Amino acid sequence: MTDAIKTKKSDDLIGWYNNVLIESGMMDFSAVKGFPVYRPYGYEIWERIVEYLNKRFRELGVKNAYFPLLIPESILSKESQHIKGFTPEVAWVTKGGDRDLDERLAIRPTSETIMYDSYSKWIKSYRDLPMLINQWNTVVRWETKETRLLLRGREVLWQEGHCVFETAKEADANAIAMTKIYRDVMEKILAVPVFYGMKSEAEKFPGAEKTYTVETATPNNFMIQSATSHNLGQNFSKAFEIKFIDRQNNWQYVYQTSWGISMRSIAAMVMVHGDDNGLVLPPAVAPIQVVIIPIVKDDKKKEKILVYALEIKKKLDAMGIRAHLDDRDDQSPGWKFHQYDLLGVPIRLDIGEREEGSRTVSAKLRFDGSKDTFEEKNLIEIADKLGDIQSQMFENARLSASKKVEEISDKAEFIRKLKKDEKIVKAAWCGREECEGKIKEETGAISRCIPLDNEKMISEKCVYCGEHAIYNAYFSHTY
RNA sequence: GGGGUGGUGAUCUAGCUUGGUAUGAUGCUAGCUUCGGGGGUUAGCAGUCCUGGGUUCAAAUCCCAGCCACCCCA
Repeated sequence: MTDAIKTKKSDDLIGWYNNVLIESGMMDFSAVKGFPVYRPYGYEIWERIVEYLNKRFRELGVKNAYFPLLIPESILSKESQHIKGFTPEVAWVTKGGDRDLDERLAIRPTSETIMYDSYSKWIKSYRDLPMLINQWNTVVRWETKETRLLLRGREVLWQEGHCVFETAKEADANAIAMTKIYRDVMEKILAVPVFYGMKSEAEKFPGAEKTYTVETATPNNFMIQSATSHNLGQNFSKAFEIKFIDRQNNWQYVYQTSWGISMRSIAAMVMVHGDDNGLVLPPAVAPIQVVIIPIVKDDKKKEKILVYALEIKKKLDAMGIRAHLDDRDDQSPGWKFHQYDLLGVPIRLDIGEREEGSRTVSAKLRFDGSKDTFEEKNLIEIADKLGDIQSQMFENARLSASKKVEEISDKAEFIRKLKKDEKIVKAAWCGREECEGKIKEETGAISRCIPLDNEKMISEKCVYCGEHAIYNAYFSHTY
C-alpha cells in the first residue's frame, strides 16, 4: 500500500495538510530549512495562476520585467519605515568568493527599493506616467522559527507589481483594482471565496499609506492572507527622489503602488477544498482534468477497450480538455482510483467492456462523489460538466465560509470565540494600534481585514475598548 | 524568544529502557495469476540506523553539539 492520507482533515488540519502536499507529489522538503521544492504537480497549478494573472495584467497595460536579486544595503535602507519592517528577516551576502564585500548585499525581501532606484532615473515627465511594471520572482525572508509548506517559507514564489502615477487618486484606484483581480483569481480560478478590504495600521505594509488585502477563511476558522496591494503614496518617491515635471511645468513627487500574490493562495485552495482522500482540485487549475481508467476483465477484450479509451482521450484533447489515459497494466484499477482521488482529479472516466459495448463512459466526480454516464456522441457535455464543477465548488465553499463568520458586539463573547477559534469574528472597532495589540495579547487573534464598502456599523463603540468605532473589521488567528 | 517530540533500505516501521550479526511491510526488478474502489504468489534487489564528536573491547541504542521536520507557549 502506498501511503495514502494518514491523518483526517477534521482531526488535525495541519497534519493532514502536510500529508496531502507531500503524498500528492505537489511539494517536498529540501536540504535547506524553509526552502521547499515545488514538484511538477504543484508547480503546474501555480503556472495556471501565472497564466491567468499575466492575461489580466496585460489588459491593464502592465508589462513584465526583471530586477536584481541583490540589493545594496544603502539602497534598502532609504525608506525608514520599510527598512525597520524588514531588517529582522533579511538574508545578506557578505562575501564574493573569499573576499569580503565593501558593502553587504541584501537578498531581496521585496523589491520596492531596488526597483525605485531605477524608476528615479527613468521618470522625468508626466509623459512617462503611468509606469506599470510587474515581475515574477522569488523573495527571501529569513523566518527564524516556524516554517510551513506554502504558508510560511523563507523563499517565496510570487509576483510583485510596482506602478507609478501622477496623482494620489490614480494610485489608490490602482491598488484597489489589483485587489479585485486577486479576488477574481481566487474565486474564479481557485474556486476559493475571499474577504477583501483594508489592513489595520498595525498590519499594513512597512512604508505603505494603505494596504488592501485578500483573505481566505480556513476550515479551523483562521484567515490566510493570499494577496496584498499597497497604496504607497509618496513615501518611497520622496525617499528615492522619483520626481516628474507635471503639466504645469512643476516638479512633483510621484504616487506609487505595489501589489503581490504568492503561492500561499494555493495553500488556501488545498485547505478549503481538500478532503480525507486528498486533494480536490478545481478544473481551472487541475493539471489533469479528466483521467481515463481502462477496466480489463478479459484479456481478449483488452485491445478493443484500449482502442476505445484512446479514442475518448483524443476527443477530449481536441476539445481542449486536459485528459490523461492511465493504461498502465502494472497497477490495478482500484489502486488507480485511490491515486487519482489523492491527486484531486475532477472527473474520472471508467472504461471497460460495458462502456465499450454501449459507446458510453462512466464518470465519477471527485468533489461530491456523484456518478454519471455520458454517451460518446455527447462527449462535449464533459466540458460543460467541468464548468459546473468549478462553479459548484465555489458555491459550496462560499456557503461554508459565510457560516464561519459571526457578528459580535459583546466583549466577553468576542474574546471567548476568538480564543477558541470558534468563529471568525466581525465586529465594530476603533482601529487603534494600541487596541489591536491588547486584543492580540489576550486572544492571539488580530484584525485581518476591514471591508471597503460603506457597511452599516455593527455598533457605535469598539467591541474591545469601548472607544468610538470607525469601521467593522474581521478578526481571527492566522498562519 | 522559551519548551517539547521525532529522524532506521526509495516509503512507513520494530529494535533504544537493560550497548553485542538490523525487524516487518510497502516499493523496485523478473515471472505467473489478477483487474468495476488499494488482489494473490515465487524469486531477487534495496540500509553512511540524520551529521559530527565523546564514552566503551563494542554504539541504531548512552552523552554532547549541529542539521531537518513537527508540536506547544510567548
